[in-house]
Amino acid sequence: MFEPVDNQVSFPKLEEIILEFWKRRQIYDRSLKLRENCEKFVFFEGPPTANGLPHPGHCLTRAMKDLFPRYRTMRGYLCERKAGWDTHGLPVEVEVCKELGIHSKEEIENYGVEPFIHKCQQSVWRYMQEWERLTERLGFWIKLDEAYVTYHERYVESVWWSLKVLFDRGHLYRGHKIVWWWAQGGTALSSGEVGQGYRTVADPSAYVLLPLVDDPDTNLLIWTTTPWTLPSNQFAAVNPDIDYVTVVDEELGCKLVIAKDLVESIAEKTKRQLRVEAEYRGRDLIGKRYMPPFDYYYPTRKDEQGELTEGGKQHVMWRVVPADFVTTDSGTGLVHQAPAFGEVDYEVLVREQQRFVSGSGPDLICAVGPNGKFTEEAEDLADMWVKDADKLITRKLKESHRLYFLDQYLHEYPFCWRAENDPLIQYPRQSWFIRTTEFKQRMLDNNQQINWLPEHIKHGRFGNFLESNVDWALSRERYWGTPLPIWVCEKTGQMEAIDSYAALQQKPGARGFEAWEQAKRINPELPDDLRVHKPYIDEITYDSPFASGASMRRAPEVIDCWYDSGAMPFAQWGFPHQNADRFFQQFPADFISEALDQTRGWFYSLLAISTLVFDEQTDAIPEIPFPHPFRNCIVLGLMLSEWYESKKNPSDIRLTKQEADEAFGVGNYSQSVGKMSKQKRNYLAPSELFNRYGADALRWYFFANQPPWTPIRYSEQQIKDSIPEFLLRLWNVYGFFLIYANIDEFDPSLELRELDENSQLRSHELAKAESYRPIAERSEIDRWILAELDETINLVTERMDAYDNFNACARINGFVDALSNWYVRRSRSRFWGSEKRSRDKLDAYWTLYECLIQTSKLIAPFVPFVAESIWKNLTGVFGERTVESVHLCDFPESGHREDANLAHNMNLLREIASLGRAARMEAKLKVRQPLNAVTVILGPQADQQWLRAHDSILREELNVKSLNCTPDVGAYVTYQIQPNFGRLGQRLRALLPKVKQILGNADGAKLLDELNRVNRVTLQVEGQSIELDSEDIQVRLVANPGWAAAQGDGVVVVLATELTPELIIEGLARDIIRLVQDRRKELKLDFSDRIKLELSTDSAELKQAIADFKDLIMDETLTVKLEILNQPRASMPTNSLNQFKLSIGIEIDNG
RNA sequence: GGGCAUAUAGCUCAGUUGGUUAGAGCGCGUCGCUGAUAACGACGAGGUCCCAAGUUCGAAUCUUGGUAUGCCCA
Repeated sequence: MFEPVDNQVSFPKLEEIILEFWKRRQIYDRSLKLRENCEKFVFFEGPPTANGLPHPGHCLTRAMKDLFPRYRTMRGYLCERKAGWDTHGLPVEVEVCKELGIHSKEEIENYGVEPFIHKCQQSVWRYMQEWERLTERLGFWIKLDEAYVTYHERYVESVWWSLKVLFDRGHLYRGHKIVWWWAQGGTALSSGEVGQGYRTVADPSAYVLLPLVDDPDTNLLIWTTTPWTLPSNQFAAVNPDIDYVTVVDEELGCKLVIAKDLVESIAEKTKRQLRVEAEYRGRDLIGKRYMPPFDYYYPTRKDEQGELTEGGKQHVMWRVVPADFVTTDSGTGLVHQAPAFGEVDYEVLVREQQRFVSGSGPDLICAVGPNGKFTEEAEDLADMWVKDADKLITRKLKESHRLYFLDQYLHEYPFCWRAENDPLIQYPRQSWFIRTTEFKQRMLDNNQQINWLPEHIKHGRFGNFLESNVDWALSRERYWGTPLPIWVCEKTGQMEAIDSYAALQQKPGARGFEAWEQAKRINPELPDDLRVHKPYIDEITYDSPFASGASMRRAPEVIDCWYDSGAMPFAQWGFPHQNADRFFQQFPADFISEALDQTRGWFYSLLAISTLVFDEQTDAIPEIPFPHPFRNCIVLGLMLSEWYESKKNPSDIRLTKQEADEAFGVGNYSQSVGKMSKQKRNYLAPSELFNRYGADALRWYFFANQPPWTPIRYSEQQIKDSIPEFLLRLWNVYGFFLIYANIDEFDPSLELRELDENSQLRSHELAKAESYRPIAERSEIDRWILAELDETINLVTERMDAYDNFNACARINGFVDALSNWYVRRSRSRFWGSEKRSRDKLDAYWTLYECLIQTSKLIAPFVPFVAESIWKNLTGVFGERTVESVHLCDFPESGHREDANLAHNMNLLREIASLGRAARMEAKLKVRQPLNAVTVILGPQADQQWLRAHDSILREELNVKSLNCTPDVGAYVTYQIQPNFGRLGQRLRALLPKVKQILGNADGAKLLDELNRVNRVTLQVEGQSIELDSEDIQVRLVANPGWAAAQGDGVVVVLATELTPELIIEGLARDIIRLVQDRRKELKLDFSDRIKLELSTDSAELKQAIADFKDLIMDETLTVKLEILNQPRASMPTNSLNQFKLSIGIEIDNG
């Protein structure tokens, strides 16, 4: 006996049971053990940060990360899955600050770095349980208890090692980074924070004259909305490829250099007459020297020259430089450059520096201090807050006749999000960089070898990002992060990198370890991992090897946490300090997957670190060919949410249409789609979703509804829909099998006592059963569904090998549909027969059983719970002889029973059935009414033969007495002849439309006749003869009007609609049967209950139907005794049948 | 402002190297089935394939230029 299942299955409940089973029987561990010595499929987990609640978006990534490892495991690979957690960085600090009610760095320092760090370490795990629960509940198999953690000492030391490698090779340097700076708070803001604080403000809009050194009557005209940056001017930038002009302003008696396209708009704005005097390219201006607007630096430094790398000398500052970003959209076409206060300006400076021999180029000028006030260098402006200085600056410009025009300008400008009245400024901070730009080509080469899905990421978003690579700003002036492992000599400034705590301890004169030791004494609970963190690590100093008597002291910064996660390929093992073998076994990854937002995040940090660190071969590291550290990467789309807003109160929302209808009334709401938002609560929490619909429903929705890189909508309705559309359909087929197998006592285990231990019930094993007949001997439909099964296995395997889950699912869905809506539908009567062990019935059982067994394996990676449940029940009859979990099975292999011909024929049959139903529909003849004949008109001989041989299916499906199959068109059909475009297009080119016309007008039947006789026809087209053979044309059949006919692709189905009295009576008999069955159901009779049936009617027709079809009626309704009453009893309900009345009485009579 | 992507039925989405009747599911409508049964199924309506120009015998598909939306960057 198989365990009977409830048709009203609760998938969430079923999943809980399966989860318990997996845990109890350690299925995941055993699935790994099984592949112990197999080829590896390497997966890297991109570490999430567990300091927030898991989000629906995480379900998608985690589902994808589960799918392919499961699939590969079943395909015979060893796929280890080590979990990981990202634990450092600003988000964690922000969480702790929130909790403490503080935000500035000053406040953190007042609170104390030490307790702050402790809080950070604790806070990381705040939502750990939620994460683990989600991971497990979703069925994501990953080793949570072996997770790598980025703050662990061995992880940190591994990161240190890689930084030391980079440092020792000269790829790590100190420079400036222009950041958005909150001067009052003394801290830099992340781009996310900056984005929150934009406001519209009016700033001065100043047009400023910069006289040329060689020609003081001619001025470069520049435009700025931040006059306070002018004292720090270093260059003027032009676009070498746009046209510039010299214009004369007669009134002022001076000449201006501006972009040609902007002459008019500037003249209009400033209300001046501007006469063009000369025209030239931007590149002609490059190198020209000018006088900056202020004299704070100019008089002393104007003659400074530096040595160019390409030879020769040049003035280092105050000259025209080229820049692509200069446009003629606004301003003057010349851009004032103050590299201290703009990121692009700074890049210009860096580029200029690179043109000079190291040290002799321009340095950074910055007349403003970190407090946002001018320094002493700006003499009369000193101590003035920059924004307050704008007025004074413009006045001074006016006095020196350098101000050409002044206006106001409205634009968006960022303010501090926690101190609304403080405008942010861009400001240079000292920072550590990784010289990634030098590896640009290597990274591009590496990228070239990666298989990106979707493909456009490679050259699009990711490739472009690499192309415009800038050096990686590595350091952060924060607290909770991997400390930068660089110690600096306090005397000479010389530096060295350290790669482990032990290395530090061995340094001569190493000291300062007490800070940690004392903390540990006070609080023994402190995890030892904290000793490599701030503030303890900062206390450690040692004797400088560069100057006697001096100490080495750590650079105070921590590093970007993206570096942490990008280092995971080696740091997860603690390489090279430990586990070198594990690292090499698990490198590079075959598969990673994250969402699109990781292009500049994890995807980049992985690629950059790997490319740089493993660039050089060493004793410890062999040469590693590209791509590394990952070969295949699925980039997931963003997840959006769908919700319904009340029109009255838009903040009142519901998540499904149904709920909105109930809550707001139909039409009183609008549908919205957008980003998920915690505040809005516009999505259903994953846990809730699992409770309502189950993990499999969610998984199938993710995998089957769209390619994973399209933006995915988190729509409760659609997740819900994936149940009836796939899971339930499969479940019904499975349930159908169970019902009849139990009734008929079909038990495959009884015939398969000799099974191998741990059988997976592969096809060849099933074949050993006595009643399992060779496929060739079974009926057409059995052979067909098994062929479909094998074809499906082939295709799903091929698609999954190509990381294409979407089309794999489409094919599985198609198979389940075929199984349910054709195989079971057409085979139902075979299961109903009373002979329990008839050959045909056993064939049907074995076929369906095999399909279900294989399907459970096929769907196991996708919907692991349902798959497991089906597998366990279907194999339960074997006891211990079969593998106890579907996840310990191999992925199914085709039994090589594919049969394209059969598939074609069966499709034809299904199409004809469908056309027949359409024709019936058209003629308003319900299927219950038998008809005399159906005529199928189709061309190919082979098809006709096959159809004649299998007409019973069609006769039954369409309820007709006979089927005629003919190539004759008769009166029903007209031929239409079309050229075979694919074939003739190349040959005929422009003549094709003519040929099409001629063929269309020709007498189709005659043409075909000629073709059949001599196998070619000749057409005269525009004086040319064109010979066509039968391959060159396509024949279409068109049903003539006036018949109950339907046409498909190359086939027409015509129904004989004539109703004889016999047919009508038979139709009535069927109606009676249906009414009796209805009544049986109303009385809640069991399937197998025999009955005594009493019928009563006035109608002569019904009486005749009962008389003529007595046996049929009794048989179909399990009637043992049938009586016709002249008068219905009072207890007998009366039904209308057409215009007649029929009363039915039923009593159970099981003898 | 730049980069990338997307635009196909009321909704969510497929659509393989260009081939002449553009598909699926949901929803809607009509109906069927009643021994898978609070299920199941059939059939139908519904499309300017965002717009325009071009290439071609032929364009949802290729090219160019727009428009709209999303993401990333500035």
